[in-house]
Amino acid sequence: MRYESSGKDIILYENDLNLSQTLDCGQAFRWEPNEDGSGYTGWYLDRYLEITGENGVFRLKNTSESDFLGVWRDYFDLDTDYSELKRLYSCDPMLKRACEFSGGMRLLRQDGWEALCSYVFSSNNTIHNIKMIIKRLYEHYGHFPSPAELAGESEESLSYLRCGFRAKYIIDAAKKVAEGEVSLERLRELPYESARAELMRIKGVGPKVSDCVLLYGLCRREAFPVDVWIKRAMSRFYPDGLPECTKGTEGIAQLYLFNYIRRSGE
DNA sequence: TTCCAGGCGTATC
DNA sequence: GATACGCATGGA
Repeated sequence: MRYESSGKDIILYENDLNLSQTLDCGQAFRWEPNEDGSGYTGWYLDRYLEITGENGVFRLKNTSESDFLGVWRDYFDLDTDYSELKRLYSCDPMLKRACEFSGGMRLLRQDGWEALCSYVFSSNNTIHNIKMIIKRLYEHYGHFPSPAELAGESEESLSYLRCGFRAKYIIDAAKKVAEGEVSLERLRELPYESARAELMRIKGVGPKVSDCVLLYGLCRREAFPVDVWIKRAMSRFYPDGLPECTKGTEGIAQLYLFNYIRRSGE
């Protein structure tokens, strides 16, 4: 990882990063493209960021070195060598094509609670609508609400979210996390199957949502969310399962595959 | 108007 | 354990 300070900004040099591929691929829901197309603005927890750039050079505006090293370095997973991962994946022809198609994707290290909320809202929903619900949620509070704040809500008091049948699910999630019945931090350490079972005790959290929370919110790269797109791709390209070169990072392979089959038209 | 969206809970077999 | 169906809301 190479960077330098430039006035109030941080300049980041990173060849394996494309902003739209990473921030606008359906793994995060709080980023919007700038009007001039130069980059994105968005939030991680209570941190606001404007980031611009392309072709290996990026500018994080109004960012101190300590925020960069303490927050964004981790969020953008800058200590992982994606070139090495893509080299590994290139042993498989389909994955090789997917990596060449969107080689600037990275797995964001998001917050567990925010990921849980986001993916509870994702069930039978569109990415656009998920973003609108999340936006109404944090604008209502002025920040992203904690589990305790949401645990005090009712289906009626959440009607402004217009999230439909998912309101009762989000309240159940908030209660179980706030009361410690589900400890998100503990899920980072538990065996994968146990962590998954723990999450599925929450109403509205099934196999797909729990895998998304584990992967996008809790850095469990072995989690492999299977949605309708991935299901089609698996039966078509991998009837006998994923190739050996993805072992331990199945979730990152899923990012490349998901984007490729959605966007490439293959 | 009708159909579907990064699923899940429930009923039924 | 498999399969069918309903579900709130918004956009195409």
